[in-house]
Amino acid sequence: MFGRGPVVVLENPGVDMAAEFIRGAVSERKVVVVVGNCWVNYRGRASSKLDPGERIIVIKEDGSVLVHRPAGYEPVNWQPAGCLFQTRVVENVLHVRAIRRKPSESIKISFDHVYLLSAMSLVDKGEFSLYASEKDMQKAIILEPSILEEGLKPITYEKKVAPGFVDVYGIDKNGKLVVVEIKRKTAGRDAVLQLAKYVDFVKTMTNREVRGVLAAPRLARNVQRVLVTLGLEFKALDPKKCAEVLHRSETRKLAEFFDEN
Amino acid sequence: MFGRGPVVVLENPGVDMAAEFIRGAVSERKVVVVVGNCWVNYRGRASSKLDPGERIIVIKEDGSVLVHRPAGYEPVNWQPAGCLFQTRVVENVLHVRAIRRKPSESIKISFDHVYLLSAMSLVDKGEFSLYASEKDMQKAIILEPSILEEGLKPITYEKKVAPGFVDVYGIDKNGKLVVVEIKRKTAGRDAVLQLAKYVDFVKTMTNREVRGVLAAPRLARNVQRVLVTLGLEFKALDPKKCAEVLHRSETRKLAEFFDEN
DNA sequence: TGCTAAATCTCGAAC
DNA sequence: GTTCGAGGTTTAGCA
Repeated sequence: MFGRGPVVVLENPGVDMAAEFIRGAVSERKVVVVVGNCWVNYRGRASSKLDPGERIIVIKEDGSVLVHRPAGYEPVNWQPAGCLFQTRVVENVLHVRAIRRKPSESIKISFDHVYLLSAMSLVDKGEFSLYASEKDMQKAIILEPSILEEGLKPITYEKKVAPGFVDVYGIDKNGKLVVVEIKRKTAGRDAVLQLAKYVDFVKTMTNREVRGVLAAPRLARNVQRVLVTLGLEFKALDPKKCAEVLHRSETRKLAEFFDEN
Repeated sequence: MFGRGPVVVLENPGVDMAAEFIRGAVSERKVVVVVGNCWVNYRGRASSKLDPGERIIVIKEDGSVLVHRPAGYEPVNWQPAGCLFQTRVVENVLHVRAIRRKPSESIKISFDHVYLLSAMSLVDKGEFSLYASEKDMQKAIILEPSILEEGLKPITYEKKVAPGFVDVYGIDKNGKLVVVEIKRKTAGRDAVLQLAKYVDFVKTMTNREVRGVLAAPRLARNVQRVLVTLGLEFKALDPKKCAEVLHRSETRKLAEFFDEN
């Protein structure tokens, strides 16, 4: 047993030591990894039985459980977050039971041998962004303004205005000024009000007519009224489509690079 | 580093040693578990970016990859089976890339620190049965024959006949003998032929008319013709329903137990 | 809270 | 091969 860093490891612990170790680690909300020979019974929304074999079991700090066979992307058995745990040894077999209410279901994992046992306190604050970030969506509009509106010509982006920064600032096919506010997720009332502020500011600065365009994958239902009342527009902008635009742009650049070299 | 049993473990290896270790383990089709601080980029059917944090990564022997955060049942990033791997170190950062064709997609996992690295050769031949085993389905029919057919009365089960064992053997509401063959999954031509053999055998032994019933969740399409030609019947039997029957029976027994005690 | 629709869904069977 | 349907689907967005 050794433990520099956030990870503690035991190799081939007896079932009694393993039980004590797991009890402690689970109660301290650590992530636990167990490798061993085990069988699994599940009962709840359905029922399942898994005959003995060597597998990897992960118990996470939120009380979720995964049983992974040596092959296959999906866990063979699992339990979602919020489980209660019972760990005990009966006749030299280690039983770990994970129980959840609503829906009522439980899995029991039984080990007759544990090869590897590990507990760890992992820190993970990293943001996960799918498809494209707001910045990526901005880039996509600048690269291909037509995804938002035919004839739009961006002038600047991240333009500083008194209340903050305008995401994209351009001119439409009729020569009218356009202020674009981008949201990666569903745009709510706050996004509309923010856009309104920017539009008002640009109007008073330029003394010209200004269109305000809210670009987001969706608009929250009750917000449409506010949007229309304020004379603003909504344009659906799919982050996935933006990602495709960026991808095309990158591959084009890459192709040009190879053409030139 | 130590390695009794099927598991080899390294703690806090440098990125260079980790790279070499992973390359070797992946080429030997071992299961690899990596715990470390990493960031992940995915590009394919969609795109995603995961900022740095401490996570558990599993590479399985079939070339599937899982990236698990310390909480949450689902992997934050993954790659299905059949990936090709590239492992290399650039400026003290370990990059593991998993690429798959059709659909073309790849994830790149980059570590600046590895806390735990483990490779293992796991043997897992254990059968996984969802809902109910064939035995359970048999038990359910015996407990509640009506799930198969109204008025059916089981006589024996696992009855030995010359070619093997009849799953369930009974009498229907008209007094006719019934031979039941059970399949947990979709019944194919083999199941039909097996049933036909049993029926023929029982016919010649008893010199009475015998109905042959194939009980399975589904019947393979092209097999229906064979079934009808041989004068046999198909009855849909859902393993889930069987599990419910058994569950009811068990809870009833449990209730009786508590009533009596 | 319950419903509906989408998912890097995955996985298997049918065509 | 591709398409279709189910899953202990899960998950997110709304009424």
